[in-house]
Amino acid sequence: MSNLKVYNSYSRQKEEFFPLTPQHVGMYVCGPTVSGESHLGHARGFITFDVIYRYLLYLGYKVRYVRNITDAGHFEEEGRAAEDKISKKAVIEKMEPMELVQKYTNLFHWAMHQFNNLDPSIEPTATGHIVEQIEMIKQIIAAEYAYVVNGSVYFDVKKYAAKYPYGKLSGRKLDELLETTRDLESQEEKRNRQDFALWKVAPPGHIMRWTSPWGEGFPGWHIECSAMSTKYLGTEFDIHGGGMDLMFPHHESEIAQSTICNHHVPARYWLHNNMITINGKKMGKSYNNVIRLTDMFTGNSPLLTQAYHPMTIRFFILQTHYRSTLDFGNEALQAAEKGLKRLWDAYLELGKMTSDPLKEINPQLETQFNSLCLEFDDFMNDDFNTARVLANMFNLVNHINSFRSGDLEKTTLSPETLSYVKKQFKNYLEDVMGLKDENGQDSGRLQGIMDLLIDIRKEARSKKDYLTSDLIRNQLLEIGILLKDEKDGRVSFTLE
RNA sequence: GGUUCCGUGGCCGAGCGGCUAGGCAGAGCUCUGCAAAAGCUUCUACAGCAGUUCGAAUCUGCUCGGAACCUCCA
Repeated sequence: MSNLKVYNSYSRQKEEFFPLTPQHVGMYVCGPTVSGESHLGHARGFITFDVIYRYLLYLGYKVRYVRNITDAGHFEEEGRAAEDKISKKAVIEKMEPMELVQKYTNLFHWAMHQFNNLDPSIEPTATGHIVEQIEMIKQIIAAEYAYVVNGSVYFDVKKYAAKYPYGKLSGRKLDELLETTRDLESQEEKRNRQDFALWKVAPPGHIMRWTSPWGEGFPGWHIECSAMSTKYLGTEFDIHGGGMDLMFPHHESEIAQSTICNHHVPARYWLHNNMITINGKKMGKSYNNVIRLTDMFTGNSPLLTQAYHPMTIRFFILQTHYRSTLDFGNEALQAAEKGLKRLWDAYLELGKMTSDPLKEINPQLETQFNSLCLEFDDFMNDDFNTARVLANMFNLVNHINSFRSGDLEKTTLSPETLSYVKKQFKNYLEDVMGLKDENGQDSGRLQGIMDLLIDIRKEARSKKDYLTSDLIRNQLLEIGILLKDEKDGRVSFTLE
């Protein structure tokens, strides 16, 4: 079996993955800002890193997965109407800031569970780590890479860049930044326009504020992630994840802060997921094209022609490589919905398959099943290529169905192959990709009722009383239960 | 303007030097009381131009088109 290779944004190439401590992985992923509802784009990142987390677990690593909650409110940095996003909205909604934060945190957790994302090992909040952030800022000041102006603290990027490779992650050069950084308000406080805030003085009336050595204020945009990742994963850890749009300036700044405090680039592997686009444009507030997760699940959006199940969305996302953009469209989502259903039905069928000693084993199929399933490992090891794993699974769907009612009826798989295939499907479909039955577990009661109805209908059919049999089937369809007369005489049903 | 990336069949997307990707949709057939499901067969591709190569969707150059970042952003 091949070894895991990941694309490292920092080196811009695929690298073999070696954790700092054998058998252990430390992973930090930038979490949500809980000043509003998450949208489809956010979901992609969290699902991506959930699969990465799951795969690392599958490989046998003990993983500490840290994903923060940004509840302190980032500020329209660089002086742009210096208002705290969270406290501003709190006034509008007439809520306490922490009440608002709680509401959206709960909603976020709910959505993550809908997607079957595993909970991170630690989910630290920014407000809970003000002390650590202040400590870190002190260190940076002591090292003389930050300066205090009127109660605010700024990181001296120019000085940093003279000694360290600032811009390496995002592929930027300081000179270019100097020329292209926009002219924004209250630049005059800073020595150089590309300096970023570590601490901002709180204007009067600003609700979220904390005392600090520099006066009352609030932390800057990037320091929370540096402080919390250091606290829970150490000065150097394995994986840092987030969306590509966070590379600059967020991750670049994290690197600068940690380099000064801890003398390391904080993470060895930087992984970035690409964006979800809609009509080719990134989904985001500024484009006014977001589809909130709650809307996805209910279909309540002019951009949606129907509601989509969380598993459909998850599957839709996993059909693409995480570093490619994914274009949203109803047609594409509907395709995912149908595809997943077919895949899942075949998976259930696979679970029922047994190796029949009376039937002939087809050596060609044996090879095919084995090699296609073996490739799951290689594909995932190749920078988490879930799209190819799914493609291989679909290649087997036809065969699995053929064993039931097609021209493979008279053949069988060897017990070894069958159990291997079942194991691989279970491992990858459920454990690694985190897909689960949309319908949940059918209750025994439903099964009982269905058995009864199916029996009545069978009786009617045997008497050629198609009026009754069709009535049952049609009425069931009305309430979303689809009956299927299988070739072998069985009758199965699926919930729409 | 700077930096980076992308352009694959009706739609979404893998692939990144030689091999059918895959899903959905379309067409035909099989099965079936009729459906549905399923199976089989089948139709549409690699933006354009020029080069490198025995061989290119995959490498190089140019042209056209699109995007991301440089502002808060998954």
